[in-house]
This record gives sequence, C-alpha cells and structure tokens, in this order.
Amino acid sequence: MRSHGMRISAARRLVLEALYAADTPISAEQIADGLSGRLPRSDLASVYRNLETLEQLGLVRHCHLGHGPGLYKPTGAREREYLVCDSCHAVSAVAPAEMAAVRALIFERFGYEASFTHFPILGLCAHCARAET
Amino acid sequence: MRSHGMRISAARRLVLEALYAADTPISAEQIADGLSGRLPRSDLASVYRNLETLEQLGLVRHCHLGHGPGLYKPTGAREREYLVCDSCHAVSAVAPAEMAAVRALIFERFGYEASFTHFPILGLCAHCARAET
DNA sequence: ATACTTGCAAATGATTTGCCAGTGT
DNA sequence: ACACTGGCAAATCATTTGCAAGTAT
Repeated sequence: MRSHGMRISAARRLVLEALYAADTPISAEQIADGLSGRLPRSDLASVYRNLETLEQLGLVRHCHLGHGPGLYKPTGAREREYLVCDSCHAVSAVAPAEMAAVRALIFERFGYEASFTHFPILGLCAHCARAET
Repeated sequence: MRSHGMRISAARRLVLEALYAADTPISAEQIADGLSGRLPRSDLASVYRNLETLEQLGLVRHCHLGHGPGLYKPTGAREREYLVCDSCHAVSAVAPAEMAAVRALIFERFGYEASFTHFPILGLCAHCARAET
C-alpha cells in the first residue's frame, strides 16, 4: 500500500480491517458504521474515496449482487464467483475453479474471457424452480 | 394491456412506442426525452411509474448492462441475452438459443436456471483480450 | 361519476465533489 | 514544510413518493 505512494491513516486502515473482518462483500455504509459497532465508525464520503483508491490499486473490488448498493471485498486468494437466485435472492459464492468449465464454454462460443465476480449469474435456484410451477 | 384493467393514456402509449422504436434497451430518461425529439417528451416520474406497471404486467423488462441507469425493453420474441466487455464496454446481444449450451452447463453444475437478460455476462472481448497482453 | 393517471415538486438512496483544517512522512 | 487526507456540507444521479388537478371508461 505504501509502495504505491499511499499514506497510512486510521480511516484507511479501518476500511481494510472491515473488509477483511467480513466474510461476504459489504457496503460502504456498513464500513462507515464500523460493522454495526464492531469497529469505530468513520465518514461515509471518506470510505467511498478510500474504496475507490484501493480499488484502483487492485487491493479491493466491488460487485453488484442485486438492486442494493455496491458491495466491496478485498482481492486475493479468497476470490469468488457468484450465483444469485431471482426469486429468493440467495447468494451462492463458488471458487473460480468450480466455474472453469462454464468460462471455458463461453470462451469457445463467444470469445469472451468471462467472470462472475462483478455481476453474478442470475437465475432460479433449484429450490425456487421446484416451487414455481 | 386493457385486459389487465389498465387504462390507455397518451403517456402510456408513448412509453411503449419508444420501447418498440428503439432497437436496444433504453433508459427512462431517453423515453421521457422522446428519444431525442423523435417522439413527444413526457414526465420522467410518470415514465418510471408506467415502466413499473408495464413490467409487473410482463410487457416490459429492464436490465443493467453497466454502471449507468437501468435500461428497459419490451418483452416478447426479440428477447436477447447480453455479453459486455469489461474494457471497451461493447455490448453483444445474442438470441437465447445461442446461449442454450451455456445455460445447460450451469444447470448441470449448479442447479440454476440461469439467464443473462438482466445482468450480462461480463468479460474481456476477444479484441480487448488481445490488446491487454 | 369515479377511480385511475398525470405532472410537478419534494423526498429518498447511493455516490461524488468542494473545501478547509488536520496529519503522515 | 508539504502534499496527501479526513470530515462535514452540499451537489449530483437515479428513482420513488405525495398530492392536487385531469381524464379514460
């Protein structure tokens, strides 16, 4: 982080601590709220500014799993691809390896190097598909 | 439309005309602007209200192809699934049949009945992948 | 006649920007 | 010292809601 000419401040550290403390992607507001009291709160505008900076450095990414606010997560080993149910809105996070065959097929058919880390695959989950009929 | 107990008004007709006149999904604002003068303009709030009503009746759908506003399109025969390039933001619209194998593989692996009509498949298109190196 | 609709204004939610005081290096 | 940051307020963008006046049936 310092290696990018970036300074280390309390607010900055808190953003990263919140992201690493959470086990799912979280919103800027959750970070500013200190994860409901588990960490000190900080200013929402600064959180957004820091998230943007950290994202440009490649330390953070965000995704959109539905119609709510953007959700942020740290980059690195824990990378996940998402499936979200249209009906019950349940989120399934899978390791990229599990998605390899799907990505390969998309590449073969369309020439796209796809990833489902930003936008999820939307669809009916098995449970809701059964319930629909 | 009338069959759902819905009244036919000028504003309502304009929303549908705009959607059918466009050959790609368009934003509520483009509709309210009368497609840059090609149709009469109308009130943005009413456009949103009508889009919501029409969507509940299943006559209209919306999608999110990137970070801009939601984009609306009429339902029916012209249904398309989308791929969007992360780098150049080009949008490819493909007929559902072309995506059948991908959807089948996702179903087999994850039990999801996926569709890429609301959120697109994001990835690097062939051209940008080559350029990135 | 009556309930559904519109248009305008104001509210809301998410995110960004301006500015000046504070602080890391 | 100096440029980089934080906090607070205000601006912006997309969308929703309240309400009085207008209109389809």
